[in-house]
Amino acid sequence: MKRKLTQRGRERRQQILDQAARLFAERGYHPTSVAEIVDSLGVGKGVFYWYFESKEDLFLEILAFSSHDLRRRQQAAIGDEPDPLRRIELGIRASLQWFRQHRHLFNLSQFAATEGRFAAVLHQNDAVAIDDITRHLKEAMVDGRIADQDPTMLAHALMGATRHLARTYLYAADEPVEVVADVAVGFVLHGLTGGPPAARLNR
Amino acid sequence: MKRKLTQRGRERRQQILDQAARLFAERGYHPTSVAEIVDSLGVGKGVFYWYFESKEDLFLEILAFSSHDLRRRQQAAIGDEPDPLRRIELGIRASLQWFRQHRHLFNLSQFAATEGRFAAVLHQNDAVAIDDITRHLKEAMVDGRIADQDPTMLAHALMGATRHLARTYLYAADEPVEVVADVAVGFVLHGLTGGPPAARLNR
Amino acid sequence: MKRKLTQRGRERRQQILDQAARLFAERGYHPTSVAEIVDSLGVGKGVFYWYFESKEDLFLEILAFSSHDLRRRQQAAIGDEPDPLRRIELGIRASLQWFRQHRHLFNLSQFAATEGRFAAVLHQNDAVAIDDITRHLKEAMVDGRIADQDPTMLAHALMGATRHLARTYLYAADEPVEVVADVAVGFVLHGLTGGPPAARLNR
Amino acid sequence: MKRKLTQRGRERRQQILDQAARLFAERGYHPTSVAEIVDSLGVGKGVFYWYFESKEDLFLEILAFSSHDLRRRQQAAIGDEPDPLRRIELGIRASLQWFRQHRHLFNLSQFAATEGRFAAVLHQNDAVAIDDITRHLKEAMVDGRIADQDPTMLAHALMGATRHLARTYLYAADEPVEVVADVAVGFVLHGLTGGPPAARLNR
DNA sequence: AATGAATGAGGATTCATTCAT
DNA sequence: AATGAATGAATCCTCATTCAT
Repeated sequence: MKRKLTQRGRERRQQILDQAARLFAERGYHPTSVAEIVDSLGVGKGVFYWYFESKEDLFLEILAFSSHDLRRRQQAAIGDEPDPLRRIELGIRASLQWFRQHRHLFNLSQFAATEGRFAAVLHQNDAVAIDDITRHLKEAMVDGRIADQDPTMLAHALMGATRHLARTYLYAADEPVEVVADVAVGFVLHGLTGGPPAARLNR
Repeated sequence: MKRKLTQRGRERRQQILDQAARLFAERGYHPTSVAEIVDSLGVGKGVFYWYFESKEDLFLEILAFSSHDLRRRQQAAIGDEPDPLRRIELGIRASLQWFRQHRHLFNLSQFAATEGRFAAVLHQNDAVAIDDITRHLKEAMVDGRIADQDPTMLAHALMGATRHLARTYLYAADEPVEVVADVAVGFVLHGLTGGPPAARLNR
Repeated sequence: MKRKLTQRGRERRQQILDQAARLFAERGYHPTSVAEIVDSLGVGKGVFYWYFESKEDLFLEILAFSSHDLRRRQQAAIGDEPDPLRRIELGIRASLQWFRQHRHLFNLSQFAATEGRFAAVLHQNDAVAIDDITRHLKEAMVDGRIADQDPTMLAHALMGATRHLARTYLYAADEPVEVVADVAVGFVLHGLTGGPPAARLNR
Repeated sequence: MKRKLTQRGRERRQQILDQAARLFAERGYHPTSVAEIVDSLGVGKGVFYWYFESKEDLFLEILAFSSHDLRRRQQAAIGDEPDPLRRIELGIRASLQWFRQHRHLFNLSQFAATEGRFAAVLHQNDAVAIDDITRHLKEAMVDGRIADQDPTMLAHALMGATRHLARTYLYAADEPVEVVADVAVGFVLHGLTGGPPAARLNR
């Protein structure tokens, strides 16, 4: 494949990508047919196969794009903040903002995890994020800010809490991002029994 | 539907249920055909439809069964423990044990969340679990054991962290349950920065 | 097949016959499954095949029964009436009464005409009726009561008019039998332009 | 559905329509599978569903087409004939000619009457024809040409006689149209006992 | 006589993909 | 680049019939 695309071609391609992401998210990957995608764009079926190898290929690309985009957002938010725990907080807040804006992508990665051929890519993507977090955690451990434990496991716990909150309150419900972010950060840093919540609210 | 089943019938039914759960988990719901299910059991296609209305119906039943079974396990573990935080800990540990034994069911609920017709049931099931946890949290708040916050949000955070750890370490990897449970409980109760990990380890 | 049936056996058999006729009439032959027939009777599937060779066999029997029953009714009504035209009138009136009582059987013969394997039987049955009518007509021609024409064609015309009226007014609508019978007899004897309708009404 | 079809597309569509009508008529609607239709045309299965929503949809379309086509033929034959009885005669003769040419469609409407989902359309179609006839009859009554009676019932009687003759002599047998038409017209206008047949024959 | 269970061919329909234009 | 048309394997499901008990 790998076509050289004109400007117009690139736009069309993106158009398909977006529309497909929306439909996959709404109805699921399998229940969404290529026909529906192209019909909803008012174009012929050939267009799809001009820009993409296959339905699977398209899905993979959506997956790749979203994980890159999320990471870009996180890194922009973190900048060169020196405090590792603060970096984690910034990362969480940035993630939640991104999740809010791309709430429909939730379903996609959720689904991707359930089928072998997609799960692989997904885990690779996640590994990058976990790696980032793990680095911050190690630094914080060295600084004595958090107790010595398996930092990767902590990273997973953190990510699980954040994502589930996002999924529940930004996707299913419609809570303001800040409220969710405060809870997430508070919980991640101090757990259920940790420090005074008041301390957590001064953003 | 609603057939009167003989002993043999009930066994066959369960057999299909189990096999289907396994296959759905392994390959995904859509990629697993009814034909594959019955073939792998060495029975005719009609057998499937003798016991189940449809593929969808079967899946729904698997979903229902697993959420009930998990809850039963949690409640058995909690017993009449008076301390609400301890109840939460016991719940987490019990869940992780159940997850270990039924690791293949992970994918099923993961998938279920991505398609409207299944998501509904799933959320209903989850609501029950969240409710249980929320009750414990409220009690702990009344006791002043944890700071005043939206207990439902906390419940979600807790559940997210636990499930993600389970998914990662009990399903993808093969960590001993106790290790994962210790991290989970520690993280949930104290967050990243909370009390000394030593305190957490005395099960 | 040809089983020797006990009294109870004969009743069961008739029960199936009746129920099947009703269901076939209501929903059509093909859309009615053997399962539906036995389920609606609350018996197992084996019962059906105990009494009938096959679904097709059952249908054929219903067909045969109804044509015999109708003929019996016609002959009873005609008795030994000497006037051939009067015999025709009596036959029409008797038929309409029978049709009213067995309106559901309309669909069955209607359907039977459309599939080769059933059409044969149907035509044989019809041939008997046409034969009866033809005999009356010939006699009337000999008497000079009706003009010389192909009596069999007339018989078909007569039968067509009568059946269609029956179908329309006794099955779809719910007209009193006598009203329909008067119109039918009048039309058959005199056509559109024939003698004064008053003359037709003295039953 | 509602596709924009190219010339080629329209031809293919008609081809399927024709072939299906033939097969349905020959073997019956249910016993004819979509596979048989497409195989007999030497095309893939998908073609069918490119042009028709479903087998049912196709059948409905055949039904609609034939009733329209028959009516067109009747109206063309009647033209602006002022005499209402003559109009009826012309209508009968035109119908019989159409029936001869489309004898295979007999079975289709016959069958359609026996299943709820099709019966509705059929009755609607018939209602139009009955309406036409009823109008002529009313006019003839006003003119005193036929006795006062329910004109709609007469219309049904007339239609029943004509159709049954057609079915019997143009489909099952192979009588010349004119012969059947003469009998039909004679019977309809004068019944069994009506005016001299000689009068009827001078077309 | 009767039941629940099982069979498996067959049927309608879908859909990713390819092709001719 | 793009379209309508076509393919045909695959899918879910139905159902007449048979079987073991």
